[in-house]
Amino acid sequence: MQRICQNKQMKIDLSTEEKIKAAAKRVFMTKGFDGCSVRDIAKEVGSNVALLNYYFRSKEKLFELIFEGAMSDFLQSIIEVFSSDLPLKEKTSLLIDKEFDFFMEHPELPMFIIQAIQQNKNESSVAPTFFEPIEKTGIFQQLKDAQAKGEMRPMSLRNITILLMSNVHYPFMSKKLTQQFHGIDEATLQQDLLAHKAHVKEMLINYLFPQNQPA
Amino acid sequence: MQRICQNKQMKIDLSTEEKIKAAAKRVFMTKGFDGCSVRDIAKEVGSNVALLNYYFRSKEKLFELIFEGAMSDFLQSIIEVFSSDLPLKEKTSLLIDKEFDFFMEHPELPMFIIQAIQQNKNESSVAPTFFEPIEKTGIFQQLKDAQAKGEMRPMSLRNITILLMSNVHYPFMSKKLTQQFHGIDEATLQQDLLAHKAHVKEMLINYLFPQNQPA
DNA sequence: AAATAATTTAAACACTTGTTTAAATTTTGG
DNA sequence: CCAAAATTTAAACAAGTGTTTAAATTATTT
Repeated sequence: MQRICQNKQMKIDLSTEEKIKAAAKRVFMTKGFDGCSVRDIAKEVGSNVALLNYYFRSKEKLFELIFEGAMSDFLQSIIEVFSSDLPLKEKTSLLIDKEFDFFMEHPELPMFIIQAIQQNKNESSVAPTFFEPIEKTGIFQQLKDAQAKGEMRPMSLRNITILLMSNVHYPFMSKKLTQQFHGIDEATLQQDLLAHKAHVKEMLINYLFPQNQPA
Repeated sequence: MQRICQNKQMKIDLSTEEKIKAAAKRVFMTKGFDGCSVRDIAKEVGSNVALLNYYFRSKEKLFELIFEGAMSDFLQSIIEVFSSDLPLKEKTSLLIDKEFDFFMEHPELPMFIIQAIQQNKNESSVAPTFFEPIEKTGIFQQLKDAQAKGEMRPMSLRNITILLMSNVHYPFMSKKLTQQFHGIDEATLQQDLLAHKAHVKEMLINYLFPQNQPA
């Protein structure tokens, strides 16, 4: 008599459910949805395949849960910066810093997110759940104001986003490629990423907030 | 009596082999190696599954062929620019232009390459076949010279590479994500990419080749 | 035109896939 | 402690996987 564990948890030991989620996250992150089987995940957990379906109904449902968690983590790291009480220039600088630090600890995340969205079977957009919390921080208004005051280069929100994400996300997505191309080890790459962060910060800040040439 | 088509082609009609390669390229590019079956490809070709193995021995071998072709195409677009007789600054500007134009027509390529390298089963490095032809253009020496003369910002080749690839590759890898996030159609995104190209060119050139502040 | 080789096909192979069933085990509540 | 519920398991399911076999078809050569 199997029952799916719904919202109403009647004194269920969550450790198993959480163990599966953790294992699934590890496997999905490294191998992708198509690149792994439910047995791979079960092996990672150290137990039976049927257990995954007992707790999460299907591989797809489990994946969606992991994906939403990942997106939430990512979103949270952004919100923290945007909610701070700083001028836009400092917020931007801080954002780059925090994002880099975050991805240093979760380097598979950018690739995972893009891949998941790429092969998004359903048509449900992630936009509302993602943009609404950011909107609430007032960052978009702050951006408009800064551009109106001439403090920030006039360019669309979309182009700003692409510029920022390119420089912050890509380096982590291309880790293996970079290592292979240049024949370097993980430690060396780590140093390169730190150097890259410094470059990106200077370059982007200078570009987005051009100084009206000092006398 | 099946024979694998080797180098020695005895008046074989190549159209079938090429048709399979073209179909496989389309399918692999959009769905990835794990995301498709050989029957998907066969369906795209419009013929039997066994034909793929007849011509290419295995799904993996076929994929490697497609991958190498893609890398070759990509490499070629770079070599062309580097081989030109221009100052480094102009070469860099031209490179960004050409790369953007190239990816405008092959937007799946950056993602395809990174994914393929990411889940590279074997340990064989792509570095030599990739770097050697670039080395031969003399671009690395030109770079050293420019840095020695103070024309170019002193930073490692690796960091320059990451910076360039981030800004040129990522926008195409994140097409679907950008569309979903901002709720825009293909045409709008295309315009954004053109705008992004202009931004990237100005930003990178200014950063990599800083002007000793004019009087 | 006949024989030989090359190409294409349908069918089967062994194996893996996600999921389900039903039985076994553990935990819980009275 | 014992029945009822929750959890975990082994086994099976049908469908899909990459690959191979052998027969059928087409093209080539003499």
